[in-house]
Amino acid sequence: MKDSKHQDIRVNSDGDIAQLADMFRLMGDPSRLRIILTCLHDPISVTEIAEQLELSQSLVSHHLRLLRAARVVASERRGKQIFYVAADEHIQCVIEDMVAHVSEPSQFEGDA
Amino acid sequence: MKDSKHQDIRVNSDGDIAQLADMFRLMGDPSRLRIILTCLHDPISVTEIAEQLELSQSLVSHHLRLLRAARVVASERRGKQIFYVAADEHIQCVIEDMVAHVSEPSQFEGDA
DNA sequence: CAAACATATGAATATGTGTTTATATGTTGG
DNA sequence: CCAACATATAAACACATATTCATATGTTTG
Repeated sequence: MKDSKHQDIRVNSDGDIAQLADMFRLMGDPSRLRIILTCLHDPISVTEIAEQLELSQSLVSHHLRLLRAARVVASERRGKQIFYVAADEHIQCVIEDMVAHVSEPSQFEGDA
Repeated sequence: MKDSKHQDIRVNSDGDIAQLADMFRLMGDPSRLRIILTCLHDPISVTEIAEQLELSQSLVSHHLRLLRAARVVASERRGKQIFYVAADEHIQCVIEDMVAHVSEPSQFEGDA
């Protein structure tokens, strides 16, 4: 077998599909995506996220709950505040790949 | 500067965020995700996608239109039929990374 | 051209969901 | 324990959108 960068993707069951789709759907909302980007590298408190993004504290909390449930972010308590940070490097990779896709010039205008 | 695998992600404008989120949102629907997976490696006709996934031709066509508009898939005409295939390797990378994330065991149960 | 096949489009509907408002839970310091 | 701060939760609403059904457009062959 060759040492390929791309391993075969096995997504057999409907459960796998649903789980995958859920992840993408979570990242598919602008507010949630901005929240993820805000805590991509360093832990940050709920209030600070809300202030930086100019979103209500309630909304940020709602979204963080969903993101935490899907293990997109992890939470850690520090005194009164709770800090959130992107869970693992896969999230970063996913975003980087997607940025690469979006910022790529459309190679062909002439589509069928 | 160190030769890191992860380049800094610059997503300044709201337009960039919106574009990114749109991509994720598109992949966040189970039907669309299955369609993408079906034409990930090899071009396949609309009818064949519909048959394989047991979706209506109309639904598949609707979804393909969105995917094509976002350059997730590319289309090519061959006689009566139109074949669709995943546009570039970034899409594959994104999915692979996400599979890796989903299939990773939750390292900590003890979240704050 | 007409018939058959392949794909696309439009309208209508049902369901999901992002956001707000108000309130509750939890934590620290005096 | 009480006040103040930080986060979470619940209900309600507005809006987006996935799916279906019907029909149109486009393509090949006789």
